[in-house]
Amino acid sequence: MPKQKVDEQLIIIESLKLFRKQSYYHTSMADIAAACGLQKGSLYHYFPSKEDLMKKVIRTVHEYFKSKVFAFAYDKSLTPNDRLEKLFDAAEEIFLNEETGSLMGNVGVESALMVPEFAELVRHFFTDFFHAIKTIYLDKYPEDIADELAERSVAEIEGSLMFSRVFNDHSYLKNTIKRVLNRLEKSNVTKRVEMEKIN
Amino acid sequence: MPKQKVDEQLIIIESLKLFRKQSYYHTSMADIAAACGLQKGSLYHYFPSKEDLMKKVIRTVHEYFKSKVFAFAYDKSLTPNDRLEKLFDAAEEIFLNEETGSLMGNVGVESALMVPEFAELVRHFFTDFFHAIKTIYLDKYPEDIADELAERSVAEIEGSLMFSRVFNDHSYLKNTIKRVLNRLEKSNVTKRVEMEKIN
Amino acid sequence: MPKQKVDEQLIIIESLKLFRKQSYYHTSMADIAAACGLQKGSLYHYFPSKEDLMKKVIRTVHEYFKSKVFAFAYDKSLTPNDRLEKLFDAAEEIFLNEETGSLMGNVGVESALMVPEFAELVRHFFTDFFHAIKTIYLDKYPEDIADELAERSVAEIEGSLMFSRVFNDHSYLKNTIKRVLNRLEKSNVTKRVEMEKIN
Amino acid sequence: MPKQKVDEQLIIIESLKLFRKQSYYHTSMADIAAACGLQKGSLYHYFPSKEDLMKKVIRTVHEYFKSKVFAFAYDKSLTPNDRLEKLFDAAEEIFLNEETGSLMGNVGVESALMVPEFAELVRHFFTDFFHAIKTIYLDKYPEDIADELAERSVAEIEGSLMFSRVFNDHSYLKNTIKRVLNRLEKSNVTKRVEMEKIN
DNA sequence: AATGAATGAGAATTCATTCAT
DNA sequence: AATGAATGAATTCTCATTCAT
Repeated sequence: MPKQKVDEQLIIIESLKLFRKQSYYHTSMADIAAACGLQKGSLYHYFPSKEDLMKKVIRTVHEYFKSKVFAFAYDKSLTPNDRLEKLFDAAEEIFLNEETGSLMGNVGVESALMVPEFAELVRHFFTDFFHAIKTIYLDKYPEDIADELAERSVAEIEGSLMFSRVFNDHSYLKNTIKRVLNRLEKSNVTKRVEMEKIN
Repeated sequence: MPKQKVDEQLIIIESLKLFRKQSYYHTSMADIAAACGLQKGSLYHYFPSKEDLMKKVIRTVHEYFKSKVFAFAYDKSLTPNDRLEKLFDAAEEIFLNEETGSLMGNVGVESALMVPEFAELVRHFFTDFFHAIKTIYLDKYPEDIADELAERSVAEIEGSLMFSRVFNDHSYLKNTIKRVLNRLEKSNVTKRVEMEKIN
Repeated sequence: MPKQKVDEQLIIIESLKLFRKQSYYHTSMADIAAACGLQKGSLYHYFPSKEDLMKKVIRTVHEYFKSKVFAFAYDKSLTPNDRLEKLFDAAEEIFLNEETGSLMGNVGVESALMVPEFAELVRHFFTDFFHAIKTIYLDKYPEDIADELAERSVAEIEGSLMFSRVFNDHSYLKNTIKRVLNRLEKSNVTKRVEMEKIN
Repeated sequence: MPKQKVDEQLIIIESLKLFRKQSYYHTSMADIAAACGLQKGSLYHYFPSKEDLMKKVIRTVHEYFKSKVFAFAYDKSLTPNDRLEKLFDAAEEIFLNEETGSLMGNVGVESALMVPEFAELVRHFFTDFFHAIKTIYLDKYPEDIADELAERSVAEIEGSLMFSRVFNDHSYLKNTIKRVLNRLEKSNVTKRVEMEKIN
């Protein structure tokens, strides 16, 4: 059985799916191996440990968000509205997709509790998420408001994502994203920034 | 070790602390027993299994929130503003308290992934949380808006609570609570419900 | 199956036998458990790890030698000759006994290579061994000669013990012990310490 | 890494170094391969198994001692004293050399415990060692005394070699070798063989 | 010759749970 | 009520070995 059965990327993808569905600690290396059509020992060819595998998974998700989601925030060829819309459309698709799904919100936090190295990576992800959203808001709002709005948007999204999982109902996340988008659009019309300030 | 007499309640409290700090799956029955000054076998005199213990812990937290937090929402002797303020003050204190802390947001979700019975209990909790907040908003808003505002507030709070844990910084949750409270107060002044509608 | 099947001492004895026969690294916890009539998980009731078990085994052997072998060196009621003779008789019996046998010479050194904590314990043992022999020689020789004779005797004994194992022939050790004893006795007769000096 | 071309000899040398430093069982085929700049699969082009490799290592060391150490014992152009001195000088250099060092004393015994074929090879080595030393003593002593002196010298050397490793102090071996050499020299002067007899 | 993917057996260790005392 | 010995299944990880390329 020498023929290459898998590659690193496949293992990462399969791990991601399992971690999302079952949580990090309920996914054994044997589960992952089985999902890849391997014996458990074979995983250690690709990753020196389960922790190391998880770190690569987190980093992969992070990179994926950077290029497929956060990137829209920095695309100056788009209007701020379009940037936010495209960003959230992309995020929604990933979050609600069985395959890719949200790792950071649930599994990330769960495991970050116990493994400081995971926590660090999860923090990086959220910091980048904040930054992307804030960059869009900065087109219309001063620094402090952009900051607050970004923090708030990301918090709302992560909270509603959790509800979508717990209640097994996508509409929590979908409604939240709609709401956040409206918030930006409306500000175009009213021009009444002050009113928005603390809202 | 102050010789506290062991009873079901003590075990539940100690379990809660440990589950919060270490997550459900990283807390062994031996850990819990040690925290209670018992040997692990003795726990089985009080609870038939770890899952059963966890269920009792979740229910206890739920009951606690009902009587100490959600109750304010139904106290007609208070103004809506006061109701929300007292409710969130109480929630904040619990959430940011090392001892009691947030169980549902992290541990609940982690374990709910694998144990359907846990998920059911966590859903009950959030349903009650929603309901309490919505009840307050109903004093000022029509059904659909109250509903949305409640959903949004709880999502924001849970999201920011997650950030507070991941970044180890209480200010995420504190700021969010301040913001949610302001939102209600401001609506008193402006009376411009429409503006708030989708915001 | 609640009844006590074993105790710490039994596990230590069985481990010692197996370590001696198979070496530390070829003796699995499952082997030890089986020798004790236990499941392997049960060993962890008594010892937190295999390394810890090994340390207790080394210490037990050391204590045993202290009380059953080295003690003769300090028994002032005996003549030096008798002290050495009784000491070596006791040592020989232990070394050549299947059950107790020599741990330090072979297993100790093997494992000491990899585990510094084992090396430390093995050094303590040999230091005590030296000291006991030297104490006897001090009755007849000045410090420096006693020192050298002790070092040499212990080295000779350990070396011949290795041969006895490798060649599966007790006579190597037995002859060495006889020779070392003769050395002391002869010195009684000749009184020619100088001659012995470098011999 | 200086691109040394890999051949059987290189693998044997690198294995020897690792077996000495880490013991046979703590040296993996991957370790050896890495030391040779190979992948572990490649080792199997040179040696059918790890055991087979070890056997070749033991034989190589044995051959090396035969030609570089034991050979002096049979060099009739030298005086007995010179023969012994040169022999021990060569042995000391090898024993205390990080690269080559003692294999038989520790690793040999460790593995001989489990693999009878190793034990056989180690016995051959020691038999040759005995024989070389005895041959020198035969120049001055009758058969029985030469035999005993040889056995004793080798035992002393192996024992002190063990101490040198355990205590990480070369002087144990060095002093022993000095002592053994003195023993022969002195006998030249005194001519009092009887005195030496049992000493 | 060399690779490196894959295997499969086995290692140490953890842990919820049971139960005789 | 409490203990603590015992279990047995599961988990992560190691490693000598094989073999198609």
